[in-house]
Amino acid sequence: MAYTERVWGNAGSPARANGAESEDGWQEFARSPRVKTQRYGAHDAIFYEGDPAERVYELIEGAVMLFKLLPDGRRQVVEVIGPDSLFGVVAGRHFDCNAETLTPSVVRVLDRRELEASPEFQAHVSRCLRRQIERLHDHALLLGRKSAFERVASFLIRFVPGRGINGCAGPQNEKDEEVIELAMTRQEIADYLGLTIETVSRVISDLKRRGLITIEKQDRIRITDVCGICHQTGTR
Amino acid sequence: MAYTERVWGNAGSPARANGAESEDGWQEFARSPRVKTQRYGAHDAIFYEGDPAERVYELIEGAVMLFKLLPDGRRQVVEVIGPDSLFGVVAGRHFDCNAETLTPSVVRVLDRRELEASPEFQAHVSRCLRRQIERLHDHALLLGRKSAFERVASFLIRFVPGRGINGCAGPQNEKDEEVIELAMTRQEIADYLGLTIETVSRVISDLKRRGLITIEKQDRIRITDVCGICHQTGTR
DNA sequence: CGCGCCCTTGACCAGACTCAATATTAGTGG
DNA sequence: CCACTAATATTGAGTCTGGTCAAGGGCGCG
Repeated sequence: MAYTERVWGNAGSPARANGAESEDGWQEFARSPRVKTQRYGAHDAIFYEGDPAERVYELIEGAVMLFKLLPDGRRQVVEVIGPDSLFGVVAGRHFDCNAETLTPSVVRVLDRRELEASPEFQAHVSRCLRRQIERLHDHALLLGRKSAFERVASFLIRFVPGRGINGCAGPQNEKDEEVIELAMTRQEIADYLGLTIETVSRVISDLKRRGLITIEKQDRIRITDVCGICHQTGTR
Repeated sequence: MAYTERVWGNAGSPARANGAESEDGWQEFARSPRVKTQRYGAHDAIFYEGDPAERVYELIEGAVMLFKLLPDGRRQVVEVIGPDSLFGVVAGRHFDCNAETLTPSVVRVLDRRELEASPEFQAHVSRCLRRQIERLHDHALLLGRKSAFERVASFLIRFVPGRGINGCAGPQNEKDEEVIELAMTRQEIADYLGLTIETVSRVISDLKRRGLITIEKQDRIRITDVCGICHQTGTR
């Protein structure tokens, strides 16, 4: 299970280096006896769209995807959640999407009412939601305006910590390489990027042909030229 | 300016009928002397991507769009904001997108630090953000999986209060009609729906040809068959 | 009345989808 | 360890939706 450790670790986010907003209260709350920890296998459903939203979830370890379905079966993965993120926090009384694990995961399950009644923890929730919104904005840009190549390149670069983001440091070593674990099938990637499985496959093959990546396993990819991939994202 | 009144009023959201979470504290805060009200004309910039995010904005009246740009000029409108919504609430130190008015607007400008230091108002922020996330999820589904027709139909139905949503009441009168004010140019609609201006125009013309809508003015549309449009959204 | 901006329409093109065949991988049991 | 199977991924050929480029129309405003 160790292979999921760094995956979806929200490489690009400013994360919790924000000293101004203390996390102490949250940590204390999270350890209270009312909070239980749940383990899931890979590809387990956590909740469904329309279920009463009485709980709030925090991912401790692993990866979870949120997706929506159209009546004819089309699926859109709206978010992929990494560790230390909340999910299932909705405005209304029912979940607006489905949640399913990608990898075996550890999830903290919190009572929604209890959480909402605790003003001191709203800060934590708020910070999580704001990060989430920024990621959703990026994703809207990807879905609305990027080509298939740009979508896949943007997807790959997400897995490389500190690269492909605003203050990208550039290559750190001689070799600008990185091995990444997608932890998603081609179908899941396609549904996340708003493409078909065939298009995803073709783009990946093409990147391979052009020497930018090599496939070590179906979902383990060695990016042999991180900068090269980055220049395919459309963002720079 | 009255014509913007109901537009983008977030017809489909559960809104603030939630008695459990009091709005009193928020209202009080909003009236404090530190909070100023700003007026903008149509198509005025409010802030730019990358600007230091020292303020938080609440739209009182009008309509605002948030958009991102790619270096080559491609634009994606990531959100359209209606009255009683917050915007410019980010996790990091800089805005992640641009904000521009669509119509003449009244905006409440709040100091970010002050807001974050007030636990009693985090509840308000949190509620706004959660609604925002649900709308972004819907939009990801639209951008990732819907056809041009479905996108435009989904866009149009947003303007009809109580219709096209989960608990849709169906037609209330004999005539299933509604006149809506888009308050957006074709280009803005295209950038919102991830299409080109020409495609938007063609779809609208086609809906007109099929007798589902009539154009009263470029951005005033009479939907002559709301149910008919609704069945084009892909959602049912 | 005329100018400029936005919108519409048409013809053509291309990127991504569909359908179908084949290849590869992961998993199972001998 | 290998053979077999089922699931997943790749590749190819052909189609189609939506994009591009270009021309024309309509509306608002000076």
